[in-house]
Amino acid sequence: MNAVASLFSPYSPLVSIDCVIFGFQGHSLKVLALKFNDTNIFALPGGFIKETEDIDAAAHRILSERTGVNEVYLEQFGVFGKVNRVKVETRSKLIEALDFPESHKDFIENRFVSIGYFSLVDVNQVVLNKDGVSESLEWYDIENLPILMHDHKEIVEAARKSLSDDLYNHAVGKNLMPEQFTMNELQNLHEAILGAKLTRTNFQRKMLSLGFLERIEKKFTGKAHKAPFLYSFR
Amino acid sequence: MNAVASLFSPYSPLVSIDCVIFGFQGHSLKVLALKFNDTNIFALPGGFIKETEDIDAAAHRILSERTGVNEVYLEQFGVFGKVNRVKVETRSKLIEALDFPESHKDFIENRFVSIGYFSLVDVNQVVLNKDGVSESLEWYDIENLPILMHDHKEIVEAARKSLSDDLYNHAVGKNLMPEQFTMNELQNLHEAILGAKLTRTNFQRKMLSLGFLERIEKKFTGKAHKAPFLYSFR
DNA sequence: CCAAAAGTGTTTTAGCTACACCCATGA
DNA sequence: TCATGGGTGTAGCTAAAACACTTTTGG
Repeated sequence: MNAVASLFSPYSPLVSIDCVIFGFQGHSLKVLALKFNDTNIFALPGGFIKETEDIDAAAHRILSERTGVNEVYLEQFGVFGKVNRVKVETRSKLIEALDFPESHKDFIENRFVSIGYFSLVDVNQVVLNKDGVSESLEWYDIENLPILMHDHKEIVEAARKSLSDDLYNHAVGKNLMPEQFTMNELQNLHEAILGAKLTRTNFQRKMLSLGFLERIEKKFTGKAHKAPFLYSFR
Repeated sequence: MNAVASLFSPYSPLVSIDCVIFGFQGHSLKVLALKFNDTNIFALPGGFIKETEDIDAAAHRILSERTGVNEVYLEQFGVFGKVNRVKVETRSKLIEALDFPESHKDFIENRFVSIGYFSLVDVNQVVLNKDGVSESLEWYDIENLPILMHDHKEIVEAARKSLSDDLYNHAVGKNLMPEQFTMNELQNLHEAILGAKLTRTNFQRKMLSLGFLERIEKKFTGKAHKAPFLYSFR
């Protein structure tokens, strides 16, 4: 065995991509999850990389196929590569339920390393589009997700940590809020991401001081209190 | 073509690992780079993942093989997966110069996605150990690296950004400094990482206020000035 | 007029910056 | 005693937190 051969045996795990797609509704941070046909198996939307595709492009494609949105915020936040991250029983069930063609079984039975991307989308802009293998694709409250296969729960947690670790660097609101919104709604979003309460008055000042909000007009809610301003991002 | 087959063609890039190994000497942040046998090609120490190895374990092994150190700080900071990140001419030169066995050519000619890890080591603890394919393995000043192959320069920059983005979260000093050191030396390290000057007096207060430094004794330098304290990490 | 939520002002605290000052050391 | 670098004190600024106060709205 020469010097090169001693360095490695020709082996490599294969690569997949999993997307944690964040949305926001009411008071809750939402995550998109799908359920595979004829199973009770829930998973993050994911996919594979094409031969002529950068990994970022692959993530954008996967996201776009599922949500119809393009040009959204997408960030790679980690790689998940434990040997046993894929539960073989789950994989077997899937292969059976989804009627995998023989030609693809070899592929899917490999060890996979998965690249995690998270994305921020406006739920109102999204047209959910489940593919042929999933019987549902839905928004779930991040505090109340179904049991996800493999290490997908861990992937969601890592995505959330990455997002909240620098909330103010990501243009979180710009990507998750509708065109116009009240300060209260924006605060609800931040609280949902952080999983903690913020003080109203200081939050307001903080946001305004950052200078990327524009005050639009008053929003009369029909409620017995002062009408809040509507804001949009500059 | 059934629903499954329409989702993907059985293709995946392969996976490699590249390590940005940081050290510190004098006033400079150092990075380990190797030069391949009979070439002028410089690269980051890297390697591949074994079948029964978690990716973190693979990174630890690669690091340990090159530096002899175990149990060091190691952090995954990103994945590099552009289609054209590997320069084919460079790869051809390497295959030729290193006398690749036929059996391994197929493997190495694949597209690779590389997982970036950075590591912080005490240069005094390191015993450099070049492998059979590299004729040198040396510390280089990060401001004065040789030209690195492929996208390795970009990988180094990403590692440095990741490190400096939260300097205070990583126990940077603990991993890069020797057992005992002066405040001035610690400041030099921080300045080298940030690439910027810090004010002496405020740096001192900041470090002491963090509470993880312990004052050991005076260090008499033989110079015509007050002897500085020696510190160590608790 | 009242309750509820929105918006603003004020006080205090903490951390950082800048800079003055003193101290220890060897030549 | 001087130059040099080390160590500490302090005033000023800014950002954040806590909380009081005013405003607007519909009932």
